Amino acid sequence: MNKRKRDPKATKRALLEAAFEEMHKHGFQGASISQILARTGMTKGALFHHYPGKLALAYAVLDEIVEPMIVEIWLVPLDIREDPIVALQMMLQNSVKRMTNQLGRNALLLGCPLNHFAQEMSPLDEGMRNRCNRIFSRWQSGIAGVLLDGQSQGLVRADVDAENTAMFLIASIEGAINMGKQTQSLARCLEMLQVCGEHLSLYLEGLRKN
Amino acid sequence: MNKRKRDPKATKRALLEAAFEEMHKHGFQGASISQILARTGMTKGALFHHYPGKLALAYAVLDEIVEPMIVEIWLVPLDIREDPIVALQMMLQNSVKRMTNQLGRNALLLGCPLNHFAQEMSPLDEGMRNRCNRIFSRWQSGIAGVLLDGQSQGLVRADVDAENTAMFLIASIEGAINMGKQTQSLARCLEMLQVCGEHLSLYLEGLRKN
DNA sequence: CCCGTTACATACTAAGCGGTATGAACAAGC
DNA sequence: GCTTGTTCATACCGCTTAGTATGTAACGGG
Repeated sequence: MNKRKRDPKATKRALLEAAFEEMHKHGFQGASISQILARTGMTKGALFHHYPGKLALAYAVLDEIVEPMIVEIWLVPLDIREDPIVALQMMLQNSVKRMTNQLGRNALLLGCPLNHFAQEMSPLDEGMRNRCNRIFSRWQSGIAGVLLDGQSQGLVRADVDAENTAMFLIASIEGAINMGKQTQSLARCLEMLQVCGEHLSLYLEGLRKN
Repeated sequence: MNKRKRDPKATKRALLEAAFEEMHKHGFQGASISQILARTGMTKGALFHHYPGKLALAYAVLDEIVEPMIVEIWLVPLDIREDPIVALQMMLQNSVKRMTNQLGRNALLLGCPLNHFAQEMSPLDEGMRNRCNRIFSRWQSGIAGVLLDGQSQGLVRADVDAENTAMFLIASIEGAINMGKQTQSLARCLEMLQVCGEHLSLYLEGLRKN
């Protein structure tokens, strides 16, 4: 009985996901409406009925796909009662698995979609920039919260600036993903992520009190 | 007597620089030939006389502008006889000044052009990817060389893997620049670079032998 | 001074882009 | 069952794009 000839919500979602994949690969400017449509089998009538334009489509991609994805990969794993520093180290360790779970195995080499949007569009469109900024802030708050918890538990050095440290961590994580993407080789990408993860884990160890 | 009506070398260089600026801001795909030409006052005849196409133009931008720029900003400052770790820390400290010198004050918020090219084009064009890869490798070798020197002088811990550490440093540096770019605010960008620089300096300190 | 080459400018083309207008088929409410 | 609004498909539009063909003016060598 699922043979309804129309399912607008599913249609809209399919368009959104196709737009995400296309923009993840080609960037916002490089992504073409026609390709997005070809990917879904839909036509322009459908797309422009659900979304007023390409920019609005990208906004929806950020709001409804990228942000939940960031949360799932980087914030959910912090939700454990555990030594905060160990939690962050485990977050790093499991990040590759979580990324491939979210993106699919072949899309790992396309890098972080949030970073892609941010890098391409921050200087060009305010709406895009604000959205990326909001997601990064949420991410940073999540990590900073863990560090603050650690400080109140006496497990993290008191002189650590939680927000700044969280920002540095995110910057380094994104940098590592970028370096991996740049190789366009799964093996080398995984190796780079591994190496950077170890370095950051060591860095995190240095935040521990005594 | 400099009023020669034609100066092909200067013309070619002007086109190259305009292409760099346009691509730095809009990316390769987003950069338009017409805009590049408008920036120089030249016309298509000139551009397609000197370069066979947009892609070749981008290759030339990478080879003749981006690579020397990376060398100037990140490798030249390593050429001092100094404690290697101090040299790297000074490299970080002076990087903002060197970047603004190379890019101009307003272009700091456009981020690292190498990273921009790499992120946008690595999955899309092999020639671009190879060039970016080569530049990154050169950068990495430069830093690794300093670390190796430090090890042979007994100033850097022997268990430090020079190449991996250099890679991690570059990833984190690029990540920091990306985070700064994302804000599109000079003040916040400078603050982020400062913060990440301090964190990395501290990390570098941890590489010192005893 | 002349001549061949280099270095451009101008005008044009084909293709792809985002977006729109129109209309038809479906779905839901009465 | 009829009607009304929703959900799409099709055809089209104006614009921009990278790239080309052609023509001309400047330059350099003899």
